[in-house]
Amino acid sequence: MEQEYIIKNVNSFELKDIFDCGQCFRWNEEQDGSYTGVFKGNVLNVRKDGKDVYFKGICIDDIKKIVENYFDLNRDYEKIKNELSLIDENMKISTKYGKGIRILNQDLWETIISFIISANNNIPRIKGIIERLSQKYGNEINWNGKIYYTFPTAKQLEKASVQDFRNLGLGFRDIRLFETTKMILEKQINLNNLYKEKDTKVVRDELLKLSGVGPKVADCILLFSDLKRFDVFPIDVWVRRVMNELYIKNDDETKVSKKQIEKLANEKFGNIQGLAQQYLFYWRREFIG
DNA sequence: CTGCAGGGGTAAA
DNA sequence: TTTACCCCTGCA
Repeated sequence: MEQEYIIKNVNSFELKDIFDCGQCFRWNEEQDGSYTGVFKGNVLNVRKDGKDVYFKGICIDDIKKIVENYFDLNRDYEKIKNELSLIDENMKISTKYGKGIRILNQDLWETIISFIISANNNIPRIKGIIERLSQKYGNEINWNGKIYYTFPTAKQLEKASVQDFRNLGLGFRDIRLFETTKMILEKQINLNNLYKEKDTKVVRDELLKLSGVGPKVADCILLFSDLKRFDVFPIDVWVRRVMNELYIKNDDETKVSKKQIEKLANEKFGNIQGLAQQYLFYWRREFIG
């Protein structure tokens, strides 16, 4: 049955910033400007009115608990933005632009699969693939006269073949998804153990063993899933571009090495480099274009 | 209309 | 270090 939850007078919470900053693929804007999404077995609609946020939907647990966890509400993003703003003018501008960003605590398994699909791909297509995958293998949830589909579990994907994935439009990523699903089902990689490990580098090396998971995808998983590591710096074409333009200033962007960017991110942003990356990425991509 | 580059990279050569 | 890979879109 439907539940509701309201937060009054919020800071650092803008729907567009949260859902369009590239961290998630299953939230869609409604006619009225609210967003509806499916995550961890829940269907939720989020609407913002002034400084108040209204959540309603079908939840598998207490909606307050679910919202607080998923939207990372117990973290002080104002403080983080202030800290980043002190670094330099670039960070002051980019944190101001993405002032409503929150890094979601997304389901680890879903994040792994979603970012394997994201490799060398564009957002509309990624979203389409994930939607079709959910429709075919996930569970139905009925709400407001509409049917939503949960993201399939590893177990639910067990019966799918490489060709099944290809037919859903995964392209060359079909085999990666197939192999990674198998590795996780067979516990070659035990996802639950990743939460117990303190050292981010150790977790990263584990993730890199999965098929279709390279450095960039691994860092996205670490940052955007409920592993929630901020000491990573996912480098894609946009991050390379913005880091070169702001700091490195090499005439040929393609000549800028990942090592060089990583070193710089470490020095400048330290253990909150993941957050810095997200503000810079979003600002460069959405604002400058 | 056809052709082609490029897109939130990875793995294999 | 370089290259192919699926599929969709935008543009020449």
